[in-house]
Amino acid sequence: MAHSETVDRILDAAEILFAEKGFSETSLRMITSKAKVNLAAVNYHFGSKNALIQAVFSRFLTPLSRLMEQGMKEKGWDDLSSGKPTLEDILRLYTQSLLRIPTNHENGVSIFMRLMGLAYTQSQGHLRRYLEQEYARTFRLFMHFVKQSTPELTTEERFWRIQFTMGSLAFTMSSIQQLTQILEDSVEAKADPEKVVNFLVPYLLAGLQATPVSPKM
Amino acid sequence: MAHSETVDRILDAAEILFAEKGFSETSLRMITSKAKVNLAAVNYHFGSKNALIQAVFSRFLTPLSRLMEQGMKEKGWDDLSSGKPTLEDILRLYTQSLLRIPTNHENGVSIFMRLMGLAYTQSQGHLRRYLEQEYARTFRLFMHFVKQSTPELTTEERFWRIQFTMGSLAFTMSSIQQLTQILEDSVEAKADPEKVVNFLVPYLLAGLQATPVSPKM
DNA sequence: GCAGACATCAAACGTATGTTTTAAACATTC
DNA sequence: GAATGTTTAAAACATACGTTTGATGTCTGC
Repeated sequence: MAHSETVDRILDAAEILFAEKGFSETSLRMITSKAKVNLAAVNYHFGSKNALIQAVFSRFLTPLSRLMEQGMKEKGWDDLSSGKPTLEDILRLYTQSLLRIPTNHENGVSIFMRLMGLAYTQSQGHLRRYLEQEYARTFRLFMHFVKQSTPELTTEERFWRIQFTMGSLAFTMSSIQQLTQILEDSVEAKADPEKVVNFLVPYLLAGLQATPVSPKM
Repeated sequence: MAHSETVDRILDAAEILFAEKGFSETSLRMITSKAKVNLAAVNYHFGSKNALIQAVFSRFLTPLSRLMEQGMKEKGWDDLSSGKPTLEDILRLYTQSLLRIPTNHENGVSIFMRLMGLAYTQSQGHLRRYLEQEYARTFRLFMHFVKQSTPELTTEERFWRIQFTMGSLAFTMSSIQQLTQILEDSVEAKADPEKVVNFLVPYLLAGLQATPVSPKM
């Protein structure tokens, strides 16, 4: 599949529609008509709808994982002599990388976050398998540092706290568009993703660092 | 629609399948064959698939809102003379009510939680509208107490923290089955919903009660 | 200038969906 | 025992879906 105008237009349209409606609720006809390309183009360029879904994820997940691994290296986290990263460092690396993914349209970040949430929530077996296989490396690296910076937690409690954190992230940023709308209606405040992240990080930190329920002995 | 054996069998089957696969991914033929009733029975008793979805939610949401409003009254929260509820009281009331919904089958709680998550996540316009219209009262009552117990937050920061909290809840709930599966594979620990809730509440509390980013003057 | 690879197009394919219809059996109630 | 409501059965409905086909452009390299 070469890099062509059509391919990009399909990906652009698909990523917006998937984020808006979910995967099953978005038909190829919706995508191709929004992208102003022929219906057959999707199967021609990608092979199948499932492959298109995976391609949509690759397009922003590949830069994200590159940004994160690069960040870890630049900060010398793997260097034992330098100081270990704090939880806040780790969270910031993630959110900053997310905000820096190159994007075509205005609401790129919200869309990526929403897609991340959908990947967890919608039971798309093929997607889960694909992502696990493709990005396991970055994910494990990231988790290693999280574990290192929360030695007071049992494996089980850490597992759940990470899930809760993922939930806040995926859910909030995925609905950031609707939410800011609601907020602006009722409060006198403009809300951009960067500002939300500044509210979010301390909130998540406090949860992750709360006194453990099941203390290690 | 009278209370009949068939109606219950349809609801039982639908709630399990919806929780497993989502709404769009579950066909009426799957439901009726699992419930061992005729295909036409759904449209006969409920009118449409959407109405069935709403009925599935009503069956556990009505007891839930009753349990919660009852709990608020029993604890005398509306009584000005008695002490105001703390944030923990409020969260506990919610999770305890959730765990007390009467259920037919073993994994009732997990299923309800997953459905709650789906209600947030899957963009089913009709569902959202139905739930807002039906349960707005309980929701507003609940929010009133949340606001009362977090006077140190600005309206904006409270708004976002509530969203973060909802996110953790919805997300965790919606993927609780897959997550416990993952956990049991990698850690030597059986994970029931009650245990997860006990991890969740302190986590959420810590986040909600974290030092405000934008302090009130 | 033409052969061959690639891209686009309209049209059709087979399948699955939600819903409706017809008919007949069954149950319950007055 | 007629009447009313419930359930089953089988079939058809219209529609939407993902995918495939075959013809028609379009461009490039020789």
